[in-house]
Parts: sequence; C-alpha cells; structure tokens
Amino acid sequence: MQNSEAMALSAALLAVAGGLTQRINEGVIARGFEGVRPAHGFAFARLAPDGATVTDLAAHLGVTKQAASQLVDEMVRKGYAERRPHPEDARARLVVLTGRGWACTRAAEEAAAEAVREWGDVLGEREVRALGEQLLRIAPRGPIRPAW
Amino acid sequence: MQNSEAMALSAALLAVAGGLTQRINEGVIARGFEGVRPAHGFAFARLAPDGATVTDLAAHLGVTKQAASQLVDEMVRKGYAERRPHPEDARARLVVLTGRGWACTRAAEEAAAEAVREWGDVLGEREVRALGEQLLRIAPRGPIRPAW
DNA sequence: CTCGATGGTCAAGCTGCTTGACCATATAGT
DNA sequence: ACTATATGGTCAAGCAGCTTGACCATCGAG
Repeated sequence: MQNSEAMALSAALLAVAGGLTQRINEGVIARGFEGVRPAHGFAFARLAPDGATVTDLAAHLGVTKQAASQLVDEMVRKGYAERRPHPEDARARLVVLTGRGWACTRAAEEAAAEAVREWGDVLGEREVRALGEQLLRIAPRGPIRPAW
Repeated sequence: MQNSEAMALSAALLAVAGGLTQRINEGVIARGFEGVRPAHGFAFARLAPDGATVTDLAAHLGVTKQAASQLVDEMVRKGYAERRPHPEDARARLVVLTGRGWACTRAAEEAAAEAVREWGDVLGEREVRALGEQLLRIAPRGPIRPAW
C-alpha cells in the first residue's frame, strides 16, 4: 500500500471520527443536556461502571490530575456527578455519576446509535458490525487522547 | 444493533483515531520537524494541492479566519508555508507550502503508512483496504472537526 | 512511628481559540 | 462612472482549558 493511500485512509478515519464526535455531542445537547462537551463523554465512560478517583480519571484521559479535577468540578456544578468519600482511602474521593449523569450517558448512547444506524444504511449492518470488530482489534490501549 | 454496541463501536473508532493522530504526530516529529501539532496536518492537507487562502483554510478547519490566520503565522514562522499575493484578487493572499512544508507532508504520509501497516499485520491487508473504502463511504463532508 | 509515596487542591501562567473592530479591495446596482 | 455592500485579511482584547509548581492530608513500608 502506498503512503498516499495510507494517508487517504487516515484522513477518512479522522473525518469519520470528527463527524461522529460532533453528531454525538449535538445529539446529547438536543436531548436537553446543556453545556456538555465531547471531553465529558470520555469521563462519563470511565465513571459509569463504579465511579473513579480523580487520579484514575486523569490517567484515563491523558491529562494532569488538576485538569481532571477541574473537569469533575464542572460536571459536579452541572449536576452530572458528585464526589463522595472513598470507602477505603481517606485521602481519595470517589467520583460517581448522578441520576442526571446516567441519563446523559444513555442520551449519548442513543445519539451514537443514531449515527451508526446511518452507516448501516450505507454499508449494510453486516459490514458495520465487521467494522466495529476490526476497530476493536486495532484500537490502542492506554489513555484516550484527543484525535487532534 | 443495541445502543450499547453502537457506543462500543464509537469508542473503538475514537480510540483508533486518537491513537493514529498521536502516532502520526510523533512520527513527524521523530523525522525532524519540530513544533508541529496535529492541527497543522489538516492545514497541510488543504494547502498541498495548489495553496489556499486563509478564508478557505478557516472554512476547511471549521474555525474563524482569525484562528486560521494565526495558524498560518505559525507555519510561516516555522518555515513550512509562505504567503504570496493572490494572482486574481488583490485583497487575498495565497498561502502555499515551502519545500520544508512538502517534506513535512511526506513525513506525515510515511508515519501514517507505518501505523496502517501495523493494522495490516493484525487484520490483513485485504481487510485494511476494505476498511478504508468503507470509511470513505461514510465520511462526512464539510469542515474537518477535531474528534473532541 | 517515622518518612517517602500517593490522592487531592490552590494558584499562576500559557496557548489557542473566540468576538469585535477595522481597513483594503472586489463586485453589484443604478 | 459611482456609490453601496460584500468579502479577504489583520489587529486587539478576552476567555476556556490546559499546564507547571507548591502545598497539605493520608497511606503504607521499614
């Protein structure tokens, strides 16, 4: 494969990723969750299962813990998360989603499903499913980093 | 397809996109082009064929023309681009890549090819090619937007 | 029961973007 | 030809989100 083809593939991937991010963000806002930015989505994803500490979150997002703490401040202020004392470590605080936070997470899933359904209209559901499996196999581990 | 599956697909796509961006950026820097940020890559892509005006660039990147102008300032300062008088419009200036700018573009293509080759090791070249075609078919038009 | 490591916050500063104002040139209307 | 409006571009100020640096509280190994 020539370099220029690899670049075209990369550009298409990044364009799809950018468009998807925008679609999800707009979909979430359209469902009544104001003041939400794409960066919050990745925080939600990390907090959803059982909550997480600020330091965990920072590592997951690939930013400093100060930045993660500010993000949590904002999510708390907007009613999506709350800080609780950590059950096993008095230094730490466990950040967990509120009911509104869970609702916002579901809204994001709905918006994502909407976008993915449109891909299905173009490619067929079978190909979309295959696409998902392939992407999972080449997805890097480590912190989630902004695409640019 | 369930919403949670669509979300998993989306997360994988964004993770791949973020990792790819980082790989390309690091690859470009490793090839001796310092002070280059991912955002520059999309500017290079727009400038490469025949140059572009600041306003074109702004529309392509989805930012204000002031922001695009600052980006061009930076690229000029670092030797990647230069401003020329526009041949057909005395108001406008045509921003074109310098030799160093072209070299940097080729370095980005090499870095992208490197990353894509690793995908080929995992998925097989046939699937990677199919992936590229599918992504092209679902890629949105309009300005390139950061993935988050 | 110290003492280095770790979780967290406060404060200050930087960078890349935005909005607002403005000038120069192009283009359409009369 | 002449004004009026639109368009390309820049300057300036402000803001949001991140960083670095300093610091305190608590943990856990010796």
